[in-house]
Amino acid sequence: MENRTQESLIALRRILRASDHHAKALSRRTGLTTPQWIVLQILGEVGETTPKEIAARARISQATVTALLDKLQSRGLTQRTRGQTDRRQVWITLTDSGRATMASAPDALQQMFAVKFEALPDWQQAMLVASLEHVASLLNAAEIDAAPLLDSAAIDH
Amino acid sequence: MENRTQESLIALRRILRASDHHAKALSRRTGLTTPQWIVLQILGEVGETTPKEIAARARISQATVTALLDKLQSRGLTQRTRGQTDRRQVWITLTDSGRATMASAPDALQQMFAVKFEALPDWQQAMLVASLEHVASLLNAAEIDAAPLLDSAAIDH
DNA sequence: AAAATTAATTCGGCAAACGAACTATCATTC
DNA sequence: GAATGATAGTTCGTTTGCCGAATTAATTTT
Repeated sequence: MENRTQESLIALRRILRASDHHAKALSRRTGLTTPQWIVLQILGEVGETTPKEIAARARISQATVTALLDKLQSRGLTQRTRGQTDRRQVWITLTDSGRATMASAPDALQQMFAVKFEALPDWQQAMLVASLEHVASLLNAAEIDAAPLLDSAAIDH
Repeated sequence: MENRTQESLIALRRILRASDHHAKALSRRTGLTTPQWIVLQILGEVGETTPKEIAARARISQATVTALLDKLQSRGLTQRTRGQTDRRQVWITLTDSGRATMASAPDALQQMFAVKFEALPDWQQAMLVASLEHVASLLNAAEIDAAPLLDSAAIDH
């Protein structure tokens, strides 16, 4: 493996570590766990949605989503409503209290990052965005390419 | 928040998601859980070390490290040795079997990423490395800056 | 109307993670 | 050099996350 590949992987790990650390700190501060926080964020982004959709976005099973929603609901942060056209569905919404919780816990790391990012000269911002998107696409492509390998390896066992 | 800041944060999330997804796939494949795998990786990097050091690097509590090491040791992947100069310490090392396990589970995603990365023209590799390191430094700086905010917010509660 | 599908939940079980309490070992200090 | 304090690691009890399998209820297909 070449030198620059190593360097890029190391930088990636630093990025992962920083965001992991931040997620844990945020959890401690809000009294919510990281997965619970992620569910709230999803609700904040998309508004009303279903457990199935949440599971897909958070990449966890539906059973786990049910458990998380039980917790959040018991704290009065979210609520369930039966679907009217399709009564199998359950629509999840943030309560006022849930919105307030999110508002009172602004994402400090993202905000600080935004401040520092926006202080950069225009050309550099553009370059960073392009680079990040490029790396993300490389990783996604790698993930897809690697999937069959992983499957065949699993069969071998 | 500006448009490009949004774009960079979205790209960052895509990167996080890809690596998270990969970590889970790797766990399933090796029969080890992600935290267990992380401990093995740390041991592979630094060689002999103590539970305290592992806890610091993985950013988990010492109690959790003890539990993880119990699991790894019961599978014969790691071993404990009492410290000689300071008998309170316990030195953790990979066994041959542990090293073999790591060797037999190459990091497919990293390798695919490496292949794709190394196929890029020279100038682009250089740009991506610089960008990733820049972003990592922004995030680390943001993390440090955000820390006092988080603390004071915690006190307010 | 029967069969298949779909959405969500319940249940059982394992792993992770933490704080608090505890043991054993240094290190200080009086 | 005995008492006190600090440190490294473990144990214990509890909460949480997570999943697969089975279940219930509603909808769609045949």
